[in-house]
Amino acid sequence: MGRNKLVMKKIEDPISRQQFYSKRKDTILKKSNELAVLCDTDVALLMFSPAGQLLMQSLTQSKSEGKMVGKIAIAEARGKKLNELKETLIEAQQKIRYYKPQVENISSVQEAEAYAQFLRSNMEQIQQSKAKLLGVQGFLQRNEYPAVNTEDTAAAGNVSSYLNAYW
Amino acid sequence: MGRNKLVMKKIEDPISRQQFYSKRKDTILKKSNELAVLCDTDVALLMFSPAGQLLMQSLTQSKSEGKMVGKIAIAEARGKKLNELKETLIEAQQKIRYYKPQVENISSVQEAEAYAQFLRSNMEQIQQSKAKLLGVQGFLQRNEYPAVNTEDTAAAGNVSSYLNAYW
DNA sequence: TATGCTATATATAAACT
DNA sequence: TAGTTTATATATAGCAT
Repeated sequence: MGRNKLVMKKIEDPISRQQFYSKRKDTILKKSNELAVLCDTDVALLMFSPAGQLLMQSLTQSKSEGKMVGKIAIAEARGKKLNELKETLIEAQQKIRYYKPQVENISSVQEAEAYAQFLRSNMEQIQQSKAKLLGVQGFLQRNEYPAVNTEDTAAAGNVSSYLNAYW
Repeated sequence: MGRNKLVMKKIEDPISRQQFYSKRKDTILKKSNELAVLCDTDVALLMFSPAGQLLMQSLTQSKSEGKMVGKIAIAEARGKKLNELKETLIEAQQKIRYYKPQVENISSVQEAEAYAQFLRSNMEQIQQSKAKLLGVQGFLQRNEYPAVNTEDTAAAGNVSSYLNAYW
């Protein structure tokens, strides 16, 4: 779009890349939100900015029928370079398997941590949904998540008021 | 866009809603992919179609620096109405907590299952990244994920050839 | 780093097939 | 009911601030 046609190739200039990311990110979030609202469905986004930050966003529309109750949540947490994340266990009564990423290097660790955080927030949301269904909303503590980027959290505000209940 | 301006309100007609979802979904995926390629970063999408299907997509660009190596993966799995998903344990050596959703109703269970599947695919990706870094690619088994919607899996193909390595 | 501007590229709501 | 066309709404690239 714009003056020139888009070239599907990595933008080498760091500054231009960051600017591109910044702009397009907003559009994608906007469109995702439109989809969530118009279709009354759930959408979650997880993206890394060129700077290495992680943007996690869940856009959810509570179904009138009570199906997949949800909320919109956006959070951008700075990627912490953790030294290691030895094990990650995921167990569910239904066909659950064990995954042991055993991440050794910083890159993977960073990624693993990002995902772990994403998982945490999502699990939290599942609890929220349950709570909502049980009419016991608002019992979860806020600000329980570290490294939340206040700036982007604020930006999330105009996507949905529901969002702030989390971040 | 188009002849009329968009109204931010749920589309009540099921057919129109499904059509809207179908079109918009593609655009969002396209734009997300553009972002992933141009910025050489990682993007993950998780969305539920009005029909209740789950679309999970991770768009990743391998960093030249070796940071957050990744791939693009799309999968749409039909939401199975599981009777229960009693427990979900997520543990990581770093500040890991235990979440026990204890989902009782179908709605939450469905959501929980969807998330669990999303988590599984992501954890798998972490392993993939590690494998790639170690030069031991392609050792993961394919088609290990149940309920994958072939149709959307195919659609994912034109987003990135890398994608097919998974689905 | 964020806005604002303007020409163009895209996306898409409706209509049409 | 999906694919194509058309008119219009949006998004945005390149600049300037």
